[in-house]
Amino acid sequence: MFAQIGANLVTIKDISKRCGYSTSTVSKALNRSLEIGQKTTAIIQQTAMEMGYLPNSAARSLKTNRSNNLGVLFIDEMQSGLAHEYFSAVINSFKVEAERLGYDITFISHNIGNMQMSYYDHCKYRKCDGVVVACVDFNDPDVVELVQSEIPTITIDHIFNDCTAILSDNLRGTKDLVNHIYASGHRKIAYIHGENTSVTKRRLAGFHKACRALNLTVPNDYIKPARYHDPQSSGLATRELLSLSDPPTCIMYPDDFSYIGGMNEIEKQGLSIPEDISVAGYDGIYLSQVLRPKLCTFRQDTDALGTEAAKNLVDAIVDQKTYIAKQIWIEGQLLVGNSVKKLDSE
Amino acid sequence: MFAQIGANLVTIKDISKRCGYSTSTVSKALNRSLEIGQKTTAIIQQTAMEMGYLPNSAARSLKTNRSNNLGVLFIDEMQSGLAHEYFSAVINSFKVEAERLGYDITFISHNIGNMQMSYYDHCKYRKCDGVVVACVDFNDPDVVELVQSEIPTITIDHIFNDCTAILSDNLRGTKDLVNHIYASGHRKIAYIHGENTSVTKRRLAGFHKACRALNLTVPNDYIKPARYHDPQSSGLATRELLSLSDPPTCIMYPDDFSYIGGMNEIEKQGLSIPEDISVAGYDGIYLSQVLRPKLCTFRQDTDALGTEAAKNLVDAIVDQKTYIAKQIWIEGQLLVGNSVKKLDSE
DNA sequence: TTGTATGCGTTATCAT
DNA sequence: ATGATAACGCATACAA
Repeated sequence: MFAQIGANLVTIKDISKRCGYSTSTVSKALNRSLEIGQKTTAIIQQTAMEMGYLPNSAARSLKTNRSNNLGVLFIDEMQSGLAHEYFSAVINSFKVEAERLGYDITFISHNIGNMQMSYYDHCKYRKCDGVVVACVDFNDPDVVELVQSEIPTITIDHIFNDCTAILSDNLRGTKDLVNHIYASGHRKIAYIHGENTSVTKRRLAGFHKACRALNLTVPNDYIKPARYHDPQSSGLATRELLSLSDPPTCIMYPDDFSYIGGMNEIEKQGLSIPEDISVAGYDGIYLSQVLRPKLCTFRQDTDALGTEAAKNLVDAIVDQKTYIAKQIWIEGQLLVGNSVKKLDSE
Repeated sequence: MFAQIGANLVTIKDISKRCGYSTSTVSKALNRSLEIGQKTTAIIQQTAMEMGYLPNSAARSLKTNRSNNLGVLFIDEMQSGLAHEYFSAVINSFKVEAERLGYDITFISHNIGNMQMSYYDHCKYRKCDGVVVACVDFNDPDVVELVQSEIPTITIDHIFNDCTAILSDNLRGTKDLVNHIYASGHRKIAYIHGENTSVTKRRLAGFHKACRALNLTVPNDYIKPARYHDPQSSGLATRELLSLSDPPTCIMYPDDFSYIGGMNEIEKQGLSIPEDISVAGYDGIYLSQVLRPKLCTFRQDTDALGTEAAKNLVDAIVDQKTYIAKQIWIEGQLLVGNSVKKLDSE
């Protein structure tokens, strides 16, 4: 036995020579084709093992037009990239499941080599068998092009036509939060929301539905725009809310991370949470549960989101012809925390 | 102009037919070879553009043995994966720089397709031009095999022979922390450290050196083992430290994240930070700066770590023959915070 | 059941 | 300056 030195030198041809079968027989045996006799297959497999054979993915991909490679498109507006805890958790479980199913993952971007290319072109260039799209501006024409292409695609937290979507149950989550806050005695609830995306729409809808069901009228002033994952804009919105003549007793934030901006603003004004003002976040990231007071939030099941995304993407790839796009809703969970004060009902 | 439908159909052959030059001329022109006349090159480039030509990376890789693909090996013991804020920040800036330089990144793992393979084999299978290794058990034989292979490799936070390492200045960081804590009047400083890695060794060395320089004797009881990024084990160590007959006045933690375990334990005992006990972390992740009190910690420059790693890896790939392994130290920065109480000097 | 022959798209060698 | 041809490693249609 000699250690392999240098690049992967052992090819099917080498195996063929060594054990006296033709390259096609070897190839078939290696792929466990039933055409080949059991004994022959065993011999060939054994030899391959001994010689340290490794298939050449480029050659295979060239021939079969498949790469066992999944693209991940993941570019948030705030450029937080993988530092975005919620999405990196999703991507991570996606990665784990994808690997379990036998796929590599490659990040899709705009520039590769010396050339600029669209996301779609990048996927074609890398022969990605499928792509998962998360955390992007879904209005970006480049994203639309990719999603509408023939490449199997799965989106996370956004619905496109004819494209399977893995969705966190935002309607339900927001409702649960409002109901909990209401049950704690609050009647003046403000909502700071993120950019105008389908997620935001659903959350806003959930907010308003819940309020209506509770017979709460929400002043327009109580709805403030900000950005996801951006403490600064949420801090600004918080300041505006606090300076209202009739300020809310509880503020809901776009997400846990952006809540930090609100927290800082509230501290700066010498107010304390939750004594003077109650707050709630969204996502249930680790951070939210180690802050003091513990944040009231809605935990999204990032594990399930990523895993389902991988499973369904692979399904879509394998059953390319018969696969039908679905929408898969992933349940979350209210985390009560201590950031919403119990008010005496009036 | 027709929109391309289906997979990437335009090949060099097609361009060749369309503009009347041979495939080899087209190939050369596309690669900006100087053999080809300027005018011809222009025509071919133009035609390629019009036809929406996209090179086939598999074919190219098969022929050239290069992939423009960088492997990322990144598997921490706690299985936090990308949820590990410090490392995912490093990987993220690595990704950004790699893409800028024209490389894709692919995660390396153990299973791909239906086969189990070593990290090294996975890299060969994917023809990775180089690999960055971070956040793994560097004693794992599989990791060693990879690092010692002919594939250009860069490690983060660990030194191997003949392998460029990008290193956070752990010696300096720990020293700075100790000096700051000492300057705040503390004389009883405990250190909870992570697994026995080269990083830990350097940090421990920094700790002891600083103490010696300050004429502090450190009881053996004050040094406790725990694990990185694992709040639980640090919580346990904290409990032990607090129950000592002569407990420390300040506890240093393996990292900011694991400090959370300590924080919970301290709270559980009804003590308050920093009034009753001072604490310090390591890493300077976002979390550390939004906790109250703000954590005293040492910020590692994740941006620089990732960027340098990518730059150097590409250097190593391009100058494969002449490249010499180096060690690159990245400076960090003390973040004072409010978690170390100012003691009256005695 | 096994072997022969061909081609995937590209680059590289060698002619012209 | 340009073109003909072979070869990278593999999978497959077809022949035996």
